[in-house]
This record gives sequence, C-alpha cells and structure tokens, in this order.
Amino acid sequence: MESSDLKKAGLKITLPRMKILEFLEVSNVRHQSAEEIYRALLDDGEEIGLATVYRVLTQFEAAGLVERHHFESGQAVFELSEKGHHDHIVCVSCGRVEEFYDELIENRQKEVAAEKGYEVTDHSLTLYGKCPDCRKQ
Amino acid sequence: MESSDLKKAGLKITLPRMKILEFLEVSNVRHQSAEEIYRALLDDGEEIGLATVYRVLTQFEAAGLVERHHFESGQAVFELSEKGHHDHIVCVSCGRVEEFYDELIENRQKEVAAEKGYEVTDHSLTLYGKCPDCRKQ
DNA sequence: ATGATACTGAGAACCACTATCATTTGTATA
DNA sequence: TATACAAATGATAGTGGTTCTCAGTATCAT
Ligand SMILES: [Zn+2]
Ligand SMILES: [Zn+2]
Ligand SMILES: [Zn+2]
Ligand SMILES: [Zn+2]
Repeated sequence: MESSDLKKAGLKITLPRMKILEFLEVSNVRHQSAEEIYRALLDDGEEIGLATVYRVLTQFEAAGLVERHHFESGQAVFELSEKGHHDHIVCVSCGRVEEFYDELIENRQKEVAAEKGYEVTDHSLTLYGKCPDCRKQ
Repeated sequence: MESSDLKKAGLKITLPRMKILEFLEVSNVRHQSAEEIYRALLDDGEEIGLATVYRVLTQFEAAGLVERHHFESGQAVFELSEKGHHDHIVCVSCGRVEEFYDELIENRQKEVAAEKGYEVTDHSLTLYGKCPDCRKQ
C-alpha cells in the first residue's frame, strides 16, 4: 500500500513488490515463510515467481521493512517490522507464535555483552514450550 | 576416550564414534560444524564418511552428549555438553564465539512465558556483536 | 515516447543435510 | 576362539530450502 516505503528504500515501485508488501500488511498471520507468502499470492490469482518472493523479502529485510527469523523449523519466516523489537515464544506442538518484549532481559543482555567487551548489534531470543491450549490435551 | 559414555547411551562402541568423541574432547575449538569435524578427522588421517559424522552427531545429541546450535551461518555447530547450560555471543566480523550464563535472564524467561500460560521446555539466546579485538580495528 | 537500467520469472544450481543400500564391524553366544 | 547376526559404516543419490543465471520485460528520468 505504501509505495513511499519502497521509494525510501531505493527500490523501484513494481507490481510484485507492491503485492508482497500489501499481502504482509493485510494478512492476519504474522511470521510466514517465503513459500507460504508465494502460495497465498498465487491463490489470490497473482502471477509471481518464488525466486522473486525470496529476492524481494531479502530486499525488504535490508531496507528494514521486514524481519527474518529462524525458528528451528528448517525454513525462515518473515514479519513486517511495523512493531518495535520483540522476541518470540513458539509452541513446540502446534507451531503457534507469540511475541513479547521484556525490558529487563533486553537491558541485561547489553550488560552481559559489555562485561565481555562486546558491542551488541543484534540478538535473537526464542523460547520454546507448550502453549496453554496444547497443555490442556 | 570415555567409551562408557557410549555404552550408557546405548550405542555400540565403534571406531568412528570413538574418534568423533575423542576429537571433540581434545579439540581446543568448541562450536564446530559437522563439515569441520569431518575435515579435521580426515586431516588426522582417519577414514570416516561425512554421513557418519552427521549421523553420529545426531545420536550424540539425542544422548545428551553434544548440543547443536544454529548461529545464523547456514550450518549448525556442535559442542560437547560437558558444561551446564549457557548462551552465546557471536562476533559478526570474525566469528569468535563466547559463552555466558546469566541467572537473571534465565529466570525472567520463565516468568515471561508463565505470564502467557506457556511452559518453557527450551530456549535459544544468541547475541551478535563485535568482539573487543574487532572493535579496535 | 525513448533509452538506460532495474526487475522479473523459469529453471538450473547450490548447500547443508538425510536416505539408501551393499559391505564391514562389533558383540553375544557356543 | 570361532560363528552368526544385528548394527554401523561410507559412497552416493536424493531432498528441501534458498540463491543464481539469463533472456525477456517493466520502470522511470529525460
Ligand atoms: Zn500449541
Ligand atoms: Zn514477531
Ligand atoms: Zn571478532
Ligand atoms: Zn557453547
């Protein structure tokens, strides 16, 4: 929808890029794989190639428009980075993904790194466990 | 070296398994990929197949002898799990890996998950940044 | 509108890893 | 110690996710 986002990123405004961005904004599922996004667009009747989806997502990532995560599932998942930074809890039995942000953990990470003389540029924290629904069964 | 570890894990004591275990214990590099371990053994004059290295590492992981990590590099790295649980800081420019354990972060993770009704079974936390050496340059 | 340039999509290639299967090895038993 | 049989090995083929290639196409500054 926001072609200005593409312009700002130095990317030409093309149909595939618009469709992918729009899909990510409209979809009610965050954290989708390239393949899932590709299939969804095909199902919507769009003509697009899988290679383009991968390429565009990588460009969006470089431009800070989306984030890529590797929840140990073999394939990467992408989400719009409209929200601020957050970490994830993944249900090991149904795959549900929840997001959280904890100031205390965030700060402590920086401290731990600083103690070792490191300057943190990024981090990835994912908790794995059983979601409330799956625990009942 | 410790063939009893293999017995305990219900694994036959074979040459490849002994060699891999011994190498992991003797090597001064923790966090190595299957390929690296394979090459190192070949260089040591051992006769071993890459498939066996992968297979054995997976078995060792199941037996709790080694741990597998995915630092965004495409390939998994393995380390002996002699030490207790810990997380990692990875230098984004030279690849150096350092380990840390922080009680506060560990506890807070459980709390955060509990607040959302999740029961944490596992987690992965990796900090990325520049190590002291790389910061100087 | 035109041309320079960037982008696309189909398919091949790539890379880490796993499956297959004929051969070899470890070990329990005689 | 010899035998026997299941388990393990290693060469190789296969898999799945992702990236590369390249000829054709679309975008945009002029
Ligand atoms: Zn669940
Ligand atoms: Zn998220
Ligand atoms: Zn470094
Ligand atoms: Zn470690």
